Amino acid sequence: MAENTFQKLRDEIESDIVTGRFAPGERLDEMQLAARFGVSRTPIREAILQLNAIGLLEIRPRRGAIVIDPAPQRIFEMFEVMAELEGMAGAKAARRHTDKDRDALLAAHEKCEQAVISEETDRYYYENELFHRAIYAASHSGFLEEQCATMHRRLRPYRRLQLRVHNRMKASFGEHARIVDAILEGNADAARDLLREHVAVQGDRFSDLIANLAK
Amino acid sequence: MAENTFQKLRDEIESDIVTGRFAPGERLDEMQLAARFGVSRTPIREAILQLNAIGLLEIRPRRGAIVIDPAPQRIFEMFEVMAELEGMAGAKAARRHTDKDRDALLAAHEKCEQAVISEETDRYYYENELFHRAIYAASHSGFLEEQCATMHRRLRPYRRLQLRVHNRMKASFGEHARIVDAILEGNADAARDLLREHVAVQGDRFSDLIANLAK
DNA sequence: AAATTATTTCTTGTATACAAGACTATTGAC
DNA sequence: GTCAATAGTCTTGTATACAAGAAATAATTT
Repeated sequence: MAENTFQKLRDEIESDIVTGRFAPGERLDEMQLAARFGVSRTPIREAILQLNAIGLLEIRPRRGAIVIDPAPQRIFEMFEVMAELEGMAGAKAARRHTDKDRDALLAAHEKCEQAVISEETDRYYYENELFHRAIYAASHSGFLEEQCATMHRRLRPYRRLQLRVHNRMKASFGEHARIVDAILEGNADAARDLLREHVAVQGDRFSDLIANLAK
Repeated sequence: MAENTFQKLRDEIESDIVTGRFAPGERLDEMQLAARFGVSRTPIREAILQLNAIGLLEIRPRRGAIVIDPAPQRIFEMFEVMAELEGMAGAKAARRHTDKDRDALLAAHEKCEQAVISEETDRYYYENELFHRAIYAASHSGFLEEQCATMHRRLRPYRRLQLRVHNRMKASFGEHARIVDAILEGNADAARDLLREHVAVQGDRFSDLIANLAK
């Protein structure tokens, strides 16, 4: 792939942030990171700068980079936008999906089911991500697909919190089933609405999220 | 504001790209830029890396950064997503706008009108941007506002192309008027639909855009 | 003893130096 | 004359060095 050092570092550090290894509000020490990865500060800085541009880090001049710690209000807003984009992807997928897309979607759906049956939350969390990706791909809009994937990554830590809630995994899977039906039937409006509801964090789900954030 | 060099450079280079001073496909020479701004290559690189993360530049390892040159298909997709986000902002603005928001929106609308009357396309182009920003602000969703502003910036060069089309300025202003009405009436659905249509590049407008791209 | 100021230390931000891959031009072979 | 291979140059990618601002600590004053 002929990747550069700073690109690898960027992905590495990003996943550390997104999986919570770097806590929100934590400061990233350039020298420490340089030592950890066995490189100089230069590529570390370049990686940090990129993550800043994406909105994962905040750079305070002369005071280092800290992991963004969004207020609950803002997390809610992010889910709102995500819901709209996912709805859009679902509607397009309903209209445009090919046979290949259908097979991929069904396969991803089935893997989610296995995780539900064996009650493996972590595995569901992972397969769920692939399920959503299958929808983005089926939308056949490269830009929309990218936007959705980026948002999905950024919201990953909070999505994980949601699955902690009792029975959320089963409820989520039930919603998936209806979404799959709508898409494969070619019912764009239904697919949009179902996905929007599936993703949005409203009512109880919002307070559940807030409660889990506190921990 | 105690800004850093690389932040100023980032904004400077970004505006050079967005206004077309750097053509799509053009390679950015680090040493040349360093000489132009009177700094070393380091902050230039850092600015370039950030613009890469935003999606304005593509970095080909060991071969430099080039200005992204999206295919018409992709530009279309970007407008589609933008239309959806703007519609969302409009719907929220209809529900949530304060008196202050109303005043700002009306003021921005009036400035657009003056540009139309005096037939100053460039000025309309500028005032139009402020008009849309007023809507984003009235949505009272900080994240949505940012997303919309970012997309707006990225699509700036193509928006400019559209205004070249005969009478587009007048048509655009007419649409603005109806959008303002819908928002101030609190009619969220109408605001969403009108804004979506206003932004989307469909039918003739798409072929007009393609035609102008060729030049 | 508390607070404020000065000094020291540590980290970031920028410049420069060096290494390595990509492009170019020249030379040689067919 | 054209194509290929090799040498040379140029540009990027990484490391190191240096400068400057912020945080921490020590010292002095009230």
